[in-house]
Amino acid sequence: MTLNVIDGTAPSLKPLDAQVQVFKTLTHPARIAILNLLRDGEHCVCHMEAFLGFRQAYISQQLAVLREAGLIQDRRDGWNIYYRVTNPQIYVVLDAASQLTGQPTAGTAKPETTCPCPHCNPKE
Amino acid sequence: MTLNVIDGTAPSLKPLDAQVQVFKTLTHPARIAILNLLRDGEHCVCHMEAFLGFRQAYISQQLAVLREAGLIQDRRDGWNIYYRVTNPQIYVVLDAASQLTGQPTAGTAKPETTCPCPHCNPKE
DNA sequence: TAATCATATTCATGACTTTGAATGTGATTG
DNA sequence: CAATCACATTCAAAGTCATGAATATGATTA
Repeated sequence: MTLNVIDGTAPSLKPLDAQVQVFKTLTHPARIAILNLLRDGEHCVCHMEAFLGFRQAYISQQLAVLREAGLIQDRRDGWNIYYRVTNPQIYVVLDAASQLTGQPTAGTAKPETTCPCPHCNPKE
Repeated sequence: MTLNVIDGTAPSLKPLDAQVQVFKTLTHPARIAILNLLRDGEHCVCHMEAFLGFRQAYISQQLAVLREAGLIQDRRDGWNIYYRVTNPQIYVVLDAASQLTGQPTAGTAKPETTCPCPHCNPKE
């Protein structure tokens, strides 16, 4: 990759990379939907599977991206792994963008599907 | 592209595409730097060339991306074309992201380079 | 320890993005 | 209209991302 700057006078753009990293992670509807789902607290993967309608492996892949970006954290509880956002400030970013686009903050139109995890079905 | 959804119960992720579009546009340090440069009002392309240190064609390409995304608008005045942000709400998005990453809002470390445009050098 | 459950990782392919180089265009001046 | 200035567009090679399919892992139970 050759350089695209004229000379050494260009300001370093490196400080912007952290922001870029965040935006890159948000560049995907499924990942935004996952974050929206986590607005009301932690959820297990099976939850997201049920509510978002994606296959397990797919959800897991997107969760990995969010996790590696540091936006979410996981906690294992027996068979299930629960995810939560690391810093709610991420919602300020998301909400600012929906404002900008004039779109509703939605995106989490939950279907009636139910999650089979024991957390949702305590001792039936 | 094959489908990644299990069935028809998945919520439509289409409403999120507008947000995704914004984030995609911000997924680039040069474009963020340009937007930061426009915080204090409109600037011509030669300005950005001088202050950011990129070649004209490169700046122009990034401006095209920002323009097509609707984030900036242009105005021609004789030889020069001046750009300005369409909606200052974009800075809420940017600032929220810098907050999240703990980075300073900076990125616009202006060098002493000067812009040759008549706007900056009125009748010398 | 074997089976099972919930979730993660790897891999390969196709789609999209980036960016330098070359070239095109519209406004202005002579 | 020819030259020039400021800027835009096109193109192609290289890189990055998306995603289905297959497989692996770690916890739990029998």
